[in-house]
Amino acid sequence: MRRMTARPANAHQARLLRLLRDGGPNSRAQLGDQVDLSRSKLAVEVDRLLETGLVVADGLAASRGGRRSHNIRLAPALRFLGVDIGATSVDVAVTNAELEVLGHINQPMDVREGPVAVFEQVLAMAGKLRATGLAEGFDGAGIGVPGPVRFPEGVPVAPPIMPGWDGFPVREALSQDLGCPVMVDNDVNLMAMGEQHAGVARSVGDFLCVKIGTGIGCGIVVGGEVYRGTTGSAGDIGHIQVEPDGRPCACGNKGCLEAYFSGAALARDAEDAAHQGSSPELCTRFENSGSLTAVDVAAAAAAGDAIALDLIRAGGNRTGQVIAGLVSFFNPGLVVIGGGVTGLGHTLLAAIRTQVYRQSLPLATGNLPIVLGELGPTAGVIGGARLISDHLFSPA
Amino acid sequence: MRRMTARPANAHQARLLRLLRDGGPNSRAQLGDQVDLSRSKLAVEVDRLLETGLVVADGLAASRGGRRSHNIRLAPALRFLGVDIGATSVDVAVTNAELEVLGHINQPMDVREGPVAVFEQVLAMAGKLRATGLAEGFDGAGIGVPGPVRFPEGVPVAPPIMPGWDGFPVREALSQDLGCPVMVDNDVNLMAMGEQHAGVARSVGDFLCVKIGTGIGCGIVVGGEVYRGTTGSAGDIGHIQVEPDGRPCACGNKGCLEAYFSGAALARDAEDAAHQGSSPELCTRFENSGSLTAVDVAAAAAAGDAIALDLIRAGGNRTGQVIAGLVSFFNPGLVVIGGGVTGLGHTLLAAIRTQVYRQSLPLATGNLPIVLGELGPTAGVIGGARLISDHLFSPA
DNA sequence: CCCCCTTTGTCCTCGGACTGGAGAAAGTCG
DNA sequence: CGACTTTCTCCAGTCCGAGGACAAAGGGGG
Repeated sequence: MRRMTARPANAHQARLLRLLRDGGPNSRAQLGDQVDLSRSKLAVEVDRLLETGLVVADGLAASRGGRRSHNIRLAPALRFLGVDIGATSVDVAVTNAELEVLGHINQPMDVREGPVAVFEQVLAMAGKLRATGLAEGFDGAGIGVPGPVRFPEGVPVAPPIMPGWDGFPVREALSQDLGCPVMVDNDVNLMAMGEQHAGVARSVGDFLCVKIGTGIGCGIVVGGEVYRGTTGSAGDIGHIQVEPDGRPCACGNKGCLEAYFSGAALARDAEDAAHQGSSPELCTRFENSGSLTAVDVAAAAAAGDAIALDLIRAGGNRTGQVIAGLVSFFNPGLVVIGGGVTGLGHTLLAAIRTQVYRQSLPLATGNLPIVLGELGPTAGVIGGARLISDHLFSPA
Repeated sequence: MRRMTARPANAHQARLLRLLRDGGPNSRAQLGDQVDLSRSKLAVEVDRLLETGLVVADGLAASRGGRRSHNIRLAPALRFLGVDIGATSVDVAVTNAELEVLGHINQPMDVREGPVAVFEQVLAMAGKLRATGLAEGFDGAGIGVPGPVRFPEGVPVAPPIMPGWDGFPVREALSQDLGCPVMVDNDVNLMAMGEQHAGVARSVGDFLCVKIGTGIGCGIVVGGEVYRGTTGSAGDIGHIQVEPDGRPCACGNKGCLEAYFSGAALARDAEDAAHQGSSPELCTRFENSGSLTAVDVAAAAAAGDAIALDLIRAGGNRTGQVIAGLVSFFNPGLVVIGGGVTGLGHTLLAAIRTQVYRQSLPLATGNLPIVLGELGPTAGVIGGARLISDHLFSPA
């Protein structure tokens, strides 16, 4: 099947496409209410979009008291691919043009195997999704990688946990392999975009999205747009120092937040606790599997294990300390907590909240919700679809 | 004299006005090179601007090889007022439409005397500037106050060091008294805008501007625009915690940056040192005047006093620690240090640099200049003029 | 000093785009 | 079944901007 090549010819068409993406099928009249164009102009632009095949007619809308309007929707055959590459697993999902997830696969995978191996697997996963009949091809793909990205080129730069990825032309390579436009971004930014599109951050202009997984990162949204910084490393809060002369960190410094709280640090602390025998719950789990991960800690905490709860609380305090500083600095309208450790749930959230509300100034915290992400593992892939759709639904 | 009431009628005119403001007098042809409008369209818009009186013809431009072009400039009678209200003094300056400072007055003043008393003095100072013949009236004024501001309304909110100012309708009151449009912002944001317009931050899109004075604040510029946060308190970094359970701070918390380094904290530390007799330099200064300020510390340091230097270094380290975190988070293209303590100069700068370059990740610091502000006390007033001119030079 | 080239400014016409009204089509409701 | 509403299409009038033609102004070489 030939895929979409058309792009909106002007800002009006782009606007209409985004309205249809975010609001679903809509009647011409309703569109008219939202865009402040004359009826004639609107009709012309809609007709042109219909010609390009980007949108299609979709029956009659419900009456608003008079003649019924014809519905318009984005072409139902449009498919976006969202790819979220984590440190230890990969998520791939297909969405329609309204960014609804039609199919979603997760597979374990070590990012350190390098870009070639990872993309082989990603392509296989995409092929599997296509084979289910969900898609005949892809009109665009958005990829998230766990490290800084030079956004315009779509190339990872100096990613600490991804040796072998530095400078790899992700965008170009995947664009070739998939045969469609591709955009690449940091995985945390994708999560932020996902929560903004379909999660808790709808209708918030300025917010932070803290992702606690193998590492810790923070998506920054300013005026509805992701802020990436001068070199694409904005939001890299995992290596903010929380303890002068503290624990050595993989980055070479001491006392970084990540050295105290992250998937890896938590696992190590848990194993230490297991060795010392202070936590029976963790002990048995360790003996069963020979190692421990954040998931074990979450399970132990859920079972009421005091040591596990303490570990989570301590990490939450440290994270909260950093977030408190960021809140004072950035004065966001919302803070979203997400990532692999959301399993730690409300114990973690409570610790973070306590710390932030105590340390930041009342003016900044007065009306500041701090909440868990709503979308879990789909945030990243939805964000990927959103990223590429934003790109495609903008004037060429 | 009737003052300017005209405003640009559309985005093109606004664009032209800003080009003339930032680039000075310009020929029609040069303007044409910058704006991507057809000659006819450009001529029409320029003619309209001439009609409104916002710009005037200004003789002939140098030849570029053919017929000489007519120069265009902003009306030379336009005057903006920049007001920078600090905790202990007020700066007032007049600028022309190109934001060049024509006259500048500084007077000591305690902001705690309240808005009415302060504005009485500001009006007197403005009157004095007018009396010198520099201005026959003002076409707009930009005011900076040392605390958070609800920007759209121009009203201070919950300013910790300005009791009595909370909710005072600064914008409205001053607009009445001066008879011209007024915009109000945080003093740190004004400093950032000043350095952006005429100082070290020209041509940098994303930067931070740290002002160390009575308090510590940070102006945040994203994509050339000042970011103010959800409630206008963005950049309030003085109360970020640098020492768990540390010194009590005026804000009620413990271990805030401001409790360790700021005009007030530095003065107190210096007096302590004088009492203990460890610093002869500070001792004699204390005996002379009965108290010490940051200026004394700067002088003592300049004279080579070891204790004074240590105080500055310690403060710089603490500040650098905070800035390092912000750099990791925000990934700016430039960090500007300014405010009253710039007298502490390179000792301070060196301490901050050391800390930032050591603690932040290479990708963020690799190409990151950390410099002192170029404009000193004029940064704020130029920023004020810039603020109001941005407002007036935008479509009505 | 003259002629030719370049640059700038003005005028004018043509084409395209947009507005808004008229009226037809399609429904709702009493 | 008729009056009213809403939607959609068509059309003419209008406005705006692009870009060519040409005049004005200056530079520089011969």
